[in-house]
Amino acid sequence: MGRSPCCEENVGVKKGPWTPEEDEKLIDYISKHGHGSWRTLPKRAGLNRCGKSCRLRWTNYLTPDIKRGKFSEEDERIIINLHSVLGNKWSKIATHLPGRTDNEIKNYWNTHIRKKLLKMGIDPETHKPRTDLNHLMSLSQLLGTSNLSSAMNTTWGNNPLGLQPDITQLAKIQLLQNLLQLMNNYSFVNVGNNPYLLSNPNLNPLFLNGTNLFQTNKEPHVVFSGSEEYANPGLYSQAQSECSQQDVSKSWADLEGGSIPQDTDYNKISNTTTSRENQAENPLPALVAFSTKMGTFNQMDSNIAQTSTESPSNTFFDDWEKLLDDETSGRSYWKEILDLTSTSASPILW
DNA sequence: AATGTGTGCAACCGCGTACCT
DNA sequence: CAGGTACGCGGTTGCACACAT
Repeated sequence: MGRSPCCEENVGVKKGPWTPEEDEKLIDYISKHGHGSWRTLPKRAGLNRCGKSCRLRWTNYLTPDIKRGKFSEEDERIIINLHSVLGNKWSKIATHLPGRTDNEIKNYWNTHIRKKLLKMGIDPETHKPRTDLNHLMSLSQLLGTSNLSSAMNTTWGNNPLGLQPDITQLAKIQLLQNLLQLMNNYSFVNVGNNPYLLSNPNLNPLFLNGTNLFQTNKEPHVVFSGSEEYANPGLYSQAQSECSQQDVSKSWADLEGGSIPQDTDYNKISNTTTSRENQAENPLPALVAFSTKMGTFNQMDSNIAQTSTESPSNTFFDDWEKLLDDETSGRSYWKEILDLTSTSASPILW
């Protein structure tokens, strides 16, 4: 029924940071009497604050079992997982992290995780690879710069921009991934009418094992056993465009310079929590949707390597790179895209 | 040393909803 | 059933501190 009049009618109540004395009063009162009605608590406890402020101070800071300090990597993974399913439902997410408040998680998301995901080229809202033009431009520019630096390296024997080959590779992978995302989401490129893509299955991620994923009705293995609604209903419906949790975790590990912990076997989790009866074994709902068809580029790569005999090249990346680098092919799909994205002078936000 | 800029986090604001009368 | 109240949630703000210039 609209906003509470609580704070409006309490003209003259103190705002801003709490003093240790105020904290002590609040703790003392609640430990003796419980909070009861938050509205009347300040008067009863002898505090010149509004009830809302008292509740917030208590729940976010003074509650005895509150856990403070840095979030662990496991905490981060749980938050990302939950966020991918629940969206910005911080209070729901907080229920899965004992001792952490919704406010703390929200702040941590906004100040740390969000930035990390953006750096990884993942949209923190959708948990999909970023497809916005600015990001593509950044990647494209990075590629251009690194190609230039490679040329300079060849010529002068050094790398004045300090771009390492693995960074270049990462940028290429991201750009490819984003281009594929564009294709899948917006039919940016009509694959079905592109003879080159049709004739070269290695270049076409939609034709794995000879099957056009667009034409199959096979559902991705969505394994969410909780009762919450999806915040992003469309997120797990596209097996072919999925950036799976494995991708995120792998990228995360790469970004952090570490490795994925052994206990984070998402396939295992998914396979063992496909029914409600398994929930008891795993207190957290199985949140990760994955497709056995299109889990990661590596999976794609291995699938293709096993089944494709039509191309002399061995890997997905080889063929993509060949396509992108093919100056004489006369097929302008990718050059157009890259030209489009390379006209920006925006700085690289890495 | 002084000033400017960026970052993290506690606290506030305002809305939606559950509950009570 | 309608109106009022209290609570909880998510978005946003502003302050304190760290770091850079």
